[in-house]
Amino acid sequence: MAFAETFKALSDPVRRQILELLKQGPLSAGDIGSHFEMTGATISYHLKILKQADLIFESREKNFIYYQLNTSVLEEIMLWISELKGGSFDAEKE
Amino acid sequence: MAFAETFKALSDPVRRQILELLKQGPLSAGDIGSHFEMTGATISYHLKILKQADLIFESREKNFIYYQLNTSVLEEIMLWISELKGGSFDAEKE
DNA sequence: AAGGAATTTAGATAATTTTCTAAATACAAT
DNA sequence: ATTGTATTTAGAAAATTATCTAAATTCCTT
Repeated sequence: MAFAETFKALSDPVRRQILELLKQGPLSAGDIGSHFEMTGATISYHLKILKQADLIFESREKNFIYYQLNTSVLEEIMLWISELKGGSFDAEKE
Repeated sequence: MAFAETFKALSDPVRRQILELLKQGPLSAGDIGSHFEMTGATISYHLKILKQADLIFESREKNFIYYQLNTSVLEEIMLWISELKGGSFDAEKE
């Protein structure tokens, strides 16, 4: 039931932008930070939230921590939305 | 660009539950409120946010205001998520 | 082992969000 | 017109979230 956490994580524009950056491939925390006007500490905070929501995972290499997208949770969100759309009220479109 | 607003609206569990109630069909503000342990004022606040996010719309009838789901915005969210999933990083699943 | 770079953690503050109570609106029915 | 019901708005308090600075951690390199 990390479901609520996922929606919460997606609700912040900075975090969504981080996900979009990660869409291209893994990035270190520093690389991610360089795209924003924020301290590294704040970026780290957002990364933690994304991690807790299972939207990203990290892999350590040398002195760096690389983050990458974890798409599996996105499926669940899609399913929830999809079921909301496909509800069984009588006035169906067609 | 009410996009951010939509994600924000979806981030609250009460609001998601309201949407799920509305999946069955239109309900008055009072009916919705009866499913929660909150004052009507608070429910009204949540309805306003859902309305601003274009996730619901209202229709007045008699002394009541009925709310119903507006699924069209959900498509956009699905699209965003879907594009996030389908990113062009080399390690594709298959 | 000492120094340095990358990142996180802690603690504080500011900003935003959720909730309440009380008052205001809107409409209906007597 | 008065009263009653449904809902919203206003304003304040409580809770949560985003951000910063400073300190701590971790791992690499010499």
